[in-house]
Amino acid sequence: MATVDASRWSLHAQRELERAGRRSGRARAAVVELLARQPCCVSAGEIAERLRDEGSPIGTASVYRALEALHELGLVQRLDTAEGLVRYEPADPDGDHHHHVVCDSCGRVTPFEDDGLERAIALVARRLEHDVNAHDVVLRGPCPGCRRAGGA
Amino acid sequence: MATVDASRWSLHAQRELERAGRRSGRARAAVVELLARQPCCVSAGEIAERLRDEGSPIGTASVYRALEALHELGLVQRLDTAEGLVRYEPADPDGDHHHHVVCDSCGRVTPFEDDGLERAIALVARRLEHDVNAHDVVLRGPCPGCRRAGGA
DNA sequence: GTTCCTGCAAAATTTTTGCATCAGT
DNA sequence: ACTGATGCAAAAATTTTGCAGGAAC
Repeated sequence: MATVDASRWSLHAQRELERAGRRSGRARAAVVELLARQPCCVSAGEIAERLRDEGSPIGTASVYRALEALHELGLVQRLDTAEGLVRYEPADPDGDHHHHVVCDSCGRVTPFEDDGLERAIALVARRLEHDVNAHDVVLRGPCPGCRRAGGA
Repeated sequence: MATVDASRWSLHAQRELERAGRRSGRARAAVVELLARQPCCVSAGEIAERLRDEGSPIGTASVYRALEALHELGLVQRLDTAEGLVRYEPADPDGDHHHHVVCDSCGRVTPFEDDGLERAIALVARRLEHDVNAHDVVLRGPCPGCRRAGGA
């Protein structure tokens, strides 16, 4: 499955947070709920902005703290798209996950999955001295739209 | 070969910059020369700091501008290691390149290469609508040292 | 001499931290 | 009630921008 089911992830996340001894407050609940609705990755700033627009303004610090807690429990995946900021997205509780293609020109992020790639990464991980418990792959190139427009 | 030959890359970079109609000034020369000596990736801040320590202080802005120029010509690879900052490293003129394992605990970055991985990525690229002209892979996990120390 | 490069400083962004207050258990 | 969560504001860190002076060609 390519996308994480929204309400399912939301529930999963809240259960895990509780299991980790975290109290459920408004700010984190709002962040979880917003993340659950995201098709792909968002930055902390975008989360704060969206919530503000929706009428549930949350302190910037709370957004970061919520993301930190979620990341600590492996509930979100951090993703760097080479813009000097970090993005987050819900992690599938089943361990299923996808990677990203970032457009050079417009910065648009498109998700994709590939079993062959996962297998290759698993092989590399086995070969290295390092334990590997997470991995990110980012492909870069002009998206169809920008390519047609002659962008970069 | 896993590492880029220092003087070779330095010359290559300077030649390409000149070919692109750029004048050779002190600041960019210092950045190129420092990058050439790096075994792996460094951030803009680290570059500025190192040059300051070595007695060739370069304005912060010049470091960023040099890196921008180098990136534009494909002479350095940008790399995000999930700390909210961007790192750079010399790109091998032969197109050879490596990827990175980042330690969860100490942040240490270790380079590696893997042909199987490259092949898998090439296959994915062919399958997608996107053109792909670059890619990054970051694996994460405790390095041997931190693992023994019980880190995370 | 013209044009680009450089450096300083100020600004814009993103992220972190401190602390008083509020809310969950 | 105790303790963690929250919000605000201030600080820190990273990156960008403006502009005057200097250097490369």
